[in-house]
Amino acid sequence: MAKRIEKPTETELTILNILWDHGPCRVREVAEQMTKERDDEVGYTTALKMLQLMFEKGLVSRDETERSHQYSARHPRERMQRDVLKHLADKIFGGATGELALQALSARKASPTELKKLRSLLDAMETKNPSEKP
Amino acid sequence: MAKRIEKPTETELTILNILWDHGPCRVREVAEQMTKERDDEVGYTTALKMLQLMFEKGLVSRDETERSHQYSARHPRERMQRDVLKHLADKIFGGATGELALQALSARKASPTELKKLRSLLDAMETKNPSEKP
DNA sequence: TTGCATCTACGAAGAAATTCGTAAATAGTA
DNA sequence: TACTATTTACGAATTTCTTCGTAGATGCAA
Repeated sequence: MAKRIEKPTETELTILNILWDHGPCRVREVAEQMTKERDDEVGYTTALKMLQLMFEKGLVSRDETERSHQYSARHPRERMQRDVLKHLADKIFGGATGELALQALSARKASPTELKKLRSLLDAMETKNPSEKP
Repeated sequence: MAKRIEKPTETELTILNILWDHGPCRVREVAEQMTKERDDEVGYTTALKMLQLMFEKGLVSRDETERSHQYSARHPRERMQRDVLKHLADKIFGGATGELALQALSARKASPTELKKLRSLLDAMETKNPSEKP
């Protein structure tokens, strides 16, 4: 069974996003991006410390061949998204991801492309596991 | 515009769930439920303090007509769910709730009933806002 | 080689969230 | 009335998360 991923905190998620968007980053880049995303300066050593902790938690990996290490997200974005969603589903949807999806769509208008993809996914699921006779 | 709801912490969400599931509760009931949900005893005053803080934050309301106050969730479950989902969408889905819904469905199998409801919702959305010509 | 810029490591301060102990109030009951 | 149960209020201890300062290492340029 896949090992459980340490659940990221809010700030950790922010950093993971930066790594997913930009690919492997050095501390400086992460600190700059964090500063850009808030209205507020994030110190170099702050970013460093976060990345070191995340490394120990297994949330990121790092390449130490160069003096300034390069950090990368350890898991692909989609996997983390699903883990977080599962956690949230258990937390306030009684585990029901379908209900969660429903509320997500009600919460904010999705793009036509996304709606189309959703429909395809529903079709695929229904083919595989028909819920009832027509 | 609707006032922004204070974003609940994890423990606060746990408590809100109890209130949504059971309706108005006294401190004792909340403490008991919390204890049941973890493997670990939650002290009476701990539950009390949490509820008092949540009351100040506006997350719960309370009825003080009896000596032992009754606490209720201030907002309906669905509204809170949507708020949390919007926050999560912004945090790790670039704001795309459609993408979020998609991942939710991939994360864990949804029930046939939920799938049906989702399909209806998609139909309704498409009727209202046709994405492209057939 | 010396000096400067930049890096990592690390401890600890600061802030936020959670847990709990104690005091004072109140209701019920012997 | 006096005793006991239970409750609220509240301060403070504890834990977790975030931020930062400082020390020491390393590479580069004059």
